[in-house]
Amino acid sequence: MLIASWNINGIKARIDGLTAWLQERNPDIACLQEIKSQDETFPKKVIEDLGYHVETHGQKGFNGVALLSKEKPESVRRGLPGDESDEQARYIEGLWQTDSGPLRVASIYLPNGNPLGTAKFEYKLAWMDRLERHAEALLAHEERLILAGDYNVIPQPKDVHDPAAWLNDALFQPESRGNLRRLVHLGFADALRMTDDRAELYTFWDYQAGAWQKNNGIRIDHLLLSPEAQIVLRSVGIDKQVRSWEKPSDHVPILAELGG
DNA sequence: ATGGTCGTAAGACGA
Repeated sequence: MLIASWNINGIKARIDGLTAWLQERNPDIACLQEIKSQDETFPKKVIEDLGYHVETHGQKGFNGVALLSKEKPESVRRGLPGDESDEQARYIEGLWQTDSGPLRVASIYLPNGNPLGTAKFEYKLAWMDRLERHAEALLAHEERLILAGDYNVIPQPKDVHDPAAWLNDALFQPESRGNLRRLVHLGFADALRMTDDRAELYTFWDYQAGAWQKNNGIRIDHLLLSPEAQIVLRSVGIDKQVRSWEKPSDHVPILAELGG
């Protein structure tokens, strides 16, 4: 069972790269973020033609998340609970019944939060509080659960090429990192760190100032695994080469192979 | 210290 997450930064600009990657990698479930599309205009058919079910939670112009899966989910939740007034499309969660029992996967696009000192940073922290509360409720099911997505948080200094450049950025604030750590400590594991503790394992390189060429990257896309998922984890990888494809997203896919 | 580049969707805004 191969589970992937990829912030594609606009489905319309990335549809060719996405379909090529789906055919190359053949994930069972792919979580997408920043589709930047409404549900009605998302190019479902070309993805369905590759054998995937498509569930979107979109909005006009910005944000938007999706779940692509070989098997149709039994149920789908759109939106993160805890604030009925929040209209930003940043969360979609599916539940699948497999031969090994239930599998729940969420595609998460956590708020960026810049600039500091504004309502955007407060929204980020409040959104993380809501995610923590919802994650706590999900853990009580004691299922294989993966919270996958663009967390817009750099967990540790070794997850950023140039830490000093990010000291005043919302992605590297103590409050952001502390909230992520509190979420993980409910009982999750950062899948990549179960298998590889090296520095310079990045998932994002800015389009500007030759960041990719200089390997000036950050690790902000994460797969958080419940205990039931941790014990069947086989491998984790970052599809770094995708960043050098034509018209790339500024993020690359991360993947986890689960047994059982 | 500043500006640098993208995507969406048709002018800013978000990142």
